[in-house]
Amino acid sequence: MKYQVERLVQAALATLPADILPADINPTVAVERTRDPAHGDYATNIALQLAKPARRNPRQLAQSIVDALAPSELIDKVEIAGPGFINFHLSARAYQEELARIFDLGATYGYSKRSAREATVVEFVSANPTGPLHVGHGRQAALGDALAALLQTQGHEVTREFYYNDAGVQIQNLALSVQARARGLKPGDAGWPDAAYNGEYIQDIADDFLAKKTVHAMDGEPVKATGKIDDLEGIRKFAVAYLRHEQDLDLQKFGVRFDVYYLESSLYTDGKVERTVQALIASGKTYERDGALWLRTTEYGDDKDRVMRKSDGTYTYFVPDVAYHVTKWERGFRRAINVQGSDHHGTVARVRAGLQALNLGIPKDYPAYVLHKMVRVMRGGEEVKISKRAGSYVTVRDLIEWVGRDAVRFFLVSRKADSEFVFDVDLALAQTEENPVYYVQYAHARVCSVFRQLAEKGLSHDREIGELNIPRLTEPHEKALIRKLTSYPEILEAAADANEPHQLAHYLRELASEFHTYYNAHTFIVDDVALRNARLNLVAATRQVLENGLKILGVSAPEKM
RNA sequence: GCGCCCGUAGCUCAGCUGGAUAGAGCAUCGGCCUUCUAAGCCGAGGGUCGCAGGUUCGAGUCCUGCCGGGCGCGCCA
Repeated sequence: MKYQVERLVQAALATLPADILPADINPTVAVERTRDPAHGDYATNIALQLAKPARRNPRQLAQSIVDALAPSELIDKVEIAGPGFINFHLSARAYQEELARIFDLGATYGYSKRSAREATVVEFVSANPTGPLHVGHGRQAALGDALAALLQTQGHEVTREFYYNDAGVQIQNLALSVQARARGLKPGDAGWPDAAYNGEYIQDIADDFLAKKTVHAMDGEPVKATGKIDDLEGIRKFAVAYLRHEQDLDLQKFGVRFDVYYLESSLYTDGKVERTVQALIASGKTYERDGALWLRTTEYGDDKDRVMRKSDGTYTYFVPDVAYHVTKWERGFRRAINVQGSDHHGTVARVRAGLQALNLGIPKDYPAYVLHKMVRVMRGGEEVKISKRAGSYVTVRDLIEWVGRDAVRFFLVSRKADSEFVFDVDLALAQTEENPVYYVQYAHARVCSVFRQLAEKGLSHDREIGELNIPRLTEPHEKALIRKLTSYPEILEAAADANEPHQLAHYLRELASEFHTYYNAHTFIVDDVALRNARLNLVAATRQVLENGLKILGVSAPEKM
């Protein structure tokens, strides 16, 4: 609907004579939803923006635009308001057609084909396989999965990818930690490694290793423990597989699935790291100093040049990171989005610089980043920093066990990524009725209940397009609900364009609010058949949009609560 | 010290790429269940949008400088 209005205005502008609007002014028309229903459904500030370059009074210019508008059966009334806004009031027919689309498209209502179909990789979680997932990973999982789903609604081909840092020092520390536990040592004991992981889960891994158990990660081969304490390499393989499996279980409970698990170690075994180094040397952007190999990342906006190969001959983490992002480009992903904690923002400039130095035609802003801030967990008025299982942090599994998957996902995705987030367990747990997710789910369950009641009374409603009877819906509550309902596609597009899933969560709360208000103000199952059909169609459409939106956020839409 | 991000009601947060009178939930106070689920609805109070300048028809939104908070500044990952 929005774009139909925009096209009308654009067409009107094109017909204006040059003495009113000089031909060299080529504006893009932006039509927006109005905040106040008194201002109609859509408004444009185009006259205000053109007033200066056209050297005309904005209200007069607005009048000229309005006079030039082609008649449309989608629009009832056009008004000029305030300093020069042009307000559009949509016709009942326009709404009738939009609601019909909801029934026609069902689960795909809100999908768009406007943007170019693009192969997109969304990388998120990407936890090291050295421990259980913490709440920050939970925020990434909720954000990344919802963002991927949003992009899919806009027609993009999306791959959800998990990058495992399964090579390097931290994995060695993991193996040493498990080995120490297998020898009966505990944190603080003499001989306990300095850089060891201290969580209780290390003991679990050691026990299973000694018991010669077999574990396997989602996409990996089964790994059988040798049970030999001196077999550090065997311990390493077993521990990584064990923890990957643990993380798989957490993500499964969270309702998040990945298409690709990319292992950092494979970049070494495939020779991609070595090839990247050679390509960077060939680019002429490297130099040797103090026995190390450096890359001139400062030429691409980084703070300082970065070491690629240390004087001991090994590579820094930076190198496989660049090699990894090269594979994203080579695998055909013309868009890449990384969802990470804001503590990674220091790596943004250097990864992009590394890609630029390779001169592969990769855009300067590739990959894009969605960086999120810390999640603090409050319970009983105090910050929770410790969990038994992980030791020094609260895990995703803790949160799910405390308040349930739906609440965790909705909570974590309902805030802007770059704001710090305080997760109040008591709010989500003890006062479940005050939790926004239940408010939205309740609206869905209520609609389902209405239709159960209808069936019990032996009645049905007619969903045929000609029978939607939307013009019968003249109450302010009904108009408000219709307005909100039909703005859903615009919300999806805006949320996807901005990489901001929280816009959808916010919208669903508003939609539920409009529905609850309507529910309390009017009875739907009335004797007047035409009116009853109209109202039932409206709430059935509401249910469909609630279900669609919740699905994108990974939250269930219950029929009963 | 340098860089990035944040600062909106007592608390947690929105504010739709600069628009019309700054919003919602929680908390507080007052109403609404013989009628489709009260996990709901209606109403009230509560604001120097961190501070000070600037840009313009118009600033919570953009620019500059301060103040406060987070994160990052390694031949760690």
